Amino acid sequence: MPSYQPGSDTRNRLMVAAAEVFAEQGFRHARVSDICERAQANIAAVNYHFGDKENLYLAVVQKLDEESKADAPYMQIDPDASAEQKLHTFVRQFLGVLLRTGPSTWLGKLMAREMMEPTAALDYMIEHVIPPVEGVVRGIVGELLSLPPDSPIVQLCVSSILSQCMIYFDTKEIALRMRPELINPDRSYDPATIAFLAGHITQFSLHGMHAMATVPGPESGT
Amino acid sequence: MPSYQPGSDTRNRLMVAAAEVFAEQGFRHARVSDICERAQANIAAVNYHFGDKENLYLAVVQKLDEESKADAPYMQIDPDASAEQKLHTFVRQFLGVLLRTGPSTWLGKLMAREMMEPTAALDYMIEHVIPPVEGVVRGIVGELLSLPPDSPIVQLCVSSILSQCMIYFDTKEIALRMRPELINPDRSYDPATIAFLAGHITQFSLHGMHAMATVPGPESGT
Amino acid sequence: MPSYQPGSDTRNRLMVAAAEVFAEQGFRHARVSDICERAQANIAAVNYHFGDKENLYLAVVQKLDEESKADAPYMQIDPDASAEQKLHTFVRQFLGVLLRTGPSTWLGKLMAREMMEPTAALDYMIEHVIPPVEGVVRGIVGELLSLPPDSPIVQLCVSSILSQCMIYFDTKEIALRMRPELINPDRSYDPATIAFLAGHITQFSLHGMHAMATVPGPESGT
Amino acid sequence: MPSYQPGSDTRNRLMVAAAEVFAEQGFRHARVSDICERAQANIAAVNYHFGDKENLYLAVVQKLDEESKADAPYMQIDPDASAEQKLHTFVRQFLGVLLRTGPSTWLGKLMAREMMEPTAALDYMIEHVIPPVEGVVRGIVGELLSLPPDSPIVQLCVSSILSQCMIYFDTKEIALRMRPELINPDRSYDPATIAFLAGHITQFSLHGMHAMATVPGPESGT
DNA sequence: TATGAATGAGGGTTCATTCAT
DNA sequence: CATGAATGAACCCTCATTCAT
Repeated sequence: MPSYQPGSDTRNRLMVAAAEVFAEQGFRHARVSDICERAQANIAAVNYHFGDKENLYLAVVQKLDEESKADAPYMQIDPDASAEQKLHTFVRQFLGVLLRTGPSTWLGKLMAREMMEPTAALDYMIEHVIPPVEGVVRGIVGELLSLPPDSPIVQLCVSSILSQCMIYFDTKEIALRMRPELINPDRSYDPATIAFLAGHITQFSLHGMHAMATVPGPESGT
Repeated sequence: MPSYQPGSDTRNRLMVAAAEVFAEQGFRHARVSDICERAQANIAAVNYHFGDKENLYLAVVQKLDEESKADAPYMQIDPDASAEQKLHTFVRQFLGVLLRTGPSTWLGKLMAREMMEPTAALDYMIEHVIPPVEGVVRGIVGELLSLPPDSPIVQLCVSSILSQCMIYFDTKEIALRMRPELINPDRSYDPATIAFLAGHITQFSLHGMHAMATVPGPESGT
Repeated sequence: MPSYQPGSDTRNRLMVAAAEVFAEQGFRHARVSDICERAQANIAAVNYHFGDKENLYLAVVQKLDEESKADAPYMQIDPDASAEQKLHTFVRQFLGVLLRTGPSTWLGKLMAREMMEPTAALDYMIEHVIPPVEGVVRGIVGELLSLPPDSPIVQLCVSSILSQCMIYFDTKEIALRMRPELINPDRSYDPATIAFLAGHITQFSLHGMHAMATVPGPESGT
Repeated sequence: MPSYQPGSDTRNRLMVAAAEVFAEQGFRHARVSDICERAQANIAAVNYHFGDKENLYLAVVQKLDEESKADAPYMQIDPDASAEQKLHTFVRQFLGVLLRTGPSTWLGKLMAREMMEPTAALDYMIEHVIPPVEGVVRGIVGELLSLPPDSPIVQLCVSSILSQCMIYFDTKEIALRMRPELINPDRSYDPATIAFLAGHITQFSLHGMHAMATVPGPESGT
């Protein structure tokens, strides 16, 4: 059980292949043999480099997280822009990452799966993946509402904003069947569509938040 | 191969048990042996009554859908209420179904899984499960915006509204870890919490939709 | 995981084959595939009938123990004989069981292995296999020494007697190489040899025990 | 393939570690990786220095035997003592080696395992390990019985004596469960217990052998 | 109508050994 | 003289399915 060996080419190929297969199939469905085949490695390579399947999975999640932090565009927002502009930029960039294909979406897929059938990796994500993203949005929303970022109202708005983005990620399989013209052959959304959706979500949310600053709460129906 | 025998007791017990297990584990993880045990049936009963595992799954989805249509509270909304009240009622009822436990949530869980790893059942859901729900919301939104229910703008707002509800369903495992006090031991959300969330989502969405009626769209961003 | 099904022929063949293979190879070395082959059963039969390998092993130990109790000749000793005769009979019968081949020796082999690498079965043996045998010898020794069967001195003598029998079982592989003429082609000891050894052990032990009744203990050298 | 390198430090560490692991686990259960880890050597070191696992094992047995001959206390018995004293000394020392822990008992453990599942090493032991020990006892017994050391009667008595010592080695796992108070945390027997057992075995055997000098043989039982 | 028994394909993991450096 | 990397055979176990009754 060798310690971290960045120099091993097989080890890296294994992680890349594993990220792909785990993202496609989830942890349990993913077959070690598949991963090894794609990595052109021996079936025992996973055990040699990572101990077991779960350890490989954890390593992949961690690596994906680190890579994501290195170049996630939604994390780099011009601090001099207006809060409205910041929100628009964030939504557009975040949607872009979610609705494209390739490595940048793998972590998202893994997270979606962790929510349905959690593994040890969910704890890592709760600690390392979610807070930074939420933090950015909380900052923007706080600025818009003139509220501290950890205010409960801010939290509600953050959920509302993120959910509107994530829904298009979650329903991609449905969109593929109901609105195939919106989605490219490589399963990514068209940039124009992304821009359009980002516009809507931003507008909807800006006005939605405006409510928070003014009204108390609804009086109900049945 | 027996003909369809709705009267068979074993067959019914099998479907009830299967609904539960499929909802908990998803199609692939669910074990036929588990289902048969819970149904107090023989291990061969599934193949005898349904041909194979997938067929049982399809039958379960269909049955759940029919039951859901019979008593889904969010489908029965007072036509005389104001559009605002209708929306609030829908959100509260829909959230209630999503965030409680028990049979009423099984179909939701199955849908969530179908989005991640579609099976033949997804086509059924796209055709039979989604349209009625969307139709209700589209009607409300159309009324609010004075737009036809099939307008693209209405569709965007419907997605925004539903997504804000579903996020709390999708992130239940995370909430369980980050805000355990909000969730009961049986994994259901507290009614008061549900009411609170419904209030926020309604307000946020009402104001969000207000934007649609007025402004064109944003320019800008990084 | 069916409950005990004495009617299953495969189940019985599995246990017979397993007893043989476990006795030959020990628990860990024994291969499930070997057992299934000898039993002319499918590789999955063990899992179906016994859950897993260890459970099969435990079932085998228990069955062997029950069979042994049903017909172990050293357990049936004429109560009217003199204590000396009883001892001689026991030693001869016990040696006979140990030094022959076939099913009657399998339990012994399993015990020998449990002593070297204990599994869960050792606890069963300590509770069910050893006490009856020791009890018989303790009775005889107690009678000879006019001491209660649970006296420490009796225990020491019991160990001395049993050890002298067991050594020929333990060193069979060595005898096979050093004194092959004493051992039949089927790896069993010759009856005449067994009788001869029994005579020695009985005499040696009778006089050895005589010491216990008289002398205190040795003083001695370096 | 390197020539014999007694000076290699790795080679020596490998042998020490291997002795320990082989004694604990037996030849087949012992893992090369374990040995290498304990020796702080590379996983390929065994094959490099010894060709393969079995060769390492053979080397270990040989080395252990040589060391044992250098300092086994039961081999060094005062020739001027009485035969009775010699026996007592031998039994006490032999028991001491068997029932303690540490390197001095490793060869014994290896032998015990060889009896159950012989490897090539058993032949070595039959030739080099057993004869010296038996020789010592044969000498003492011969002296006691005024018989030549190679007399069959002497051989029988030697077996009786050695077996009484070895039983406590063989049944250590059982004693650990039934009489844990007799055994130290490091799995060795308490010196007082060893002395006590040695006293019994000596007395029992001295009187047992006395029988040989007098009586013919038993007339039987059932 | 239903079941106990049995099966075979395939899953992850282990481990002694080999190879290139 | 030694090692990190890699390998392949083999092992136990799982599980949907099938078969005979």
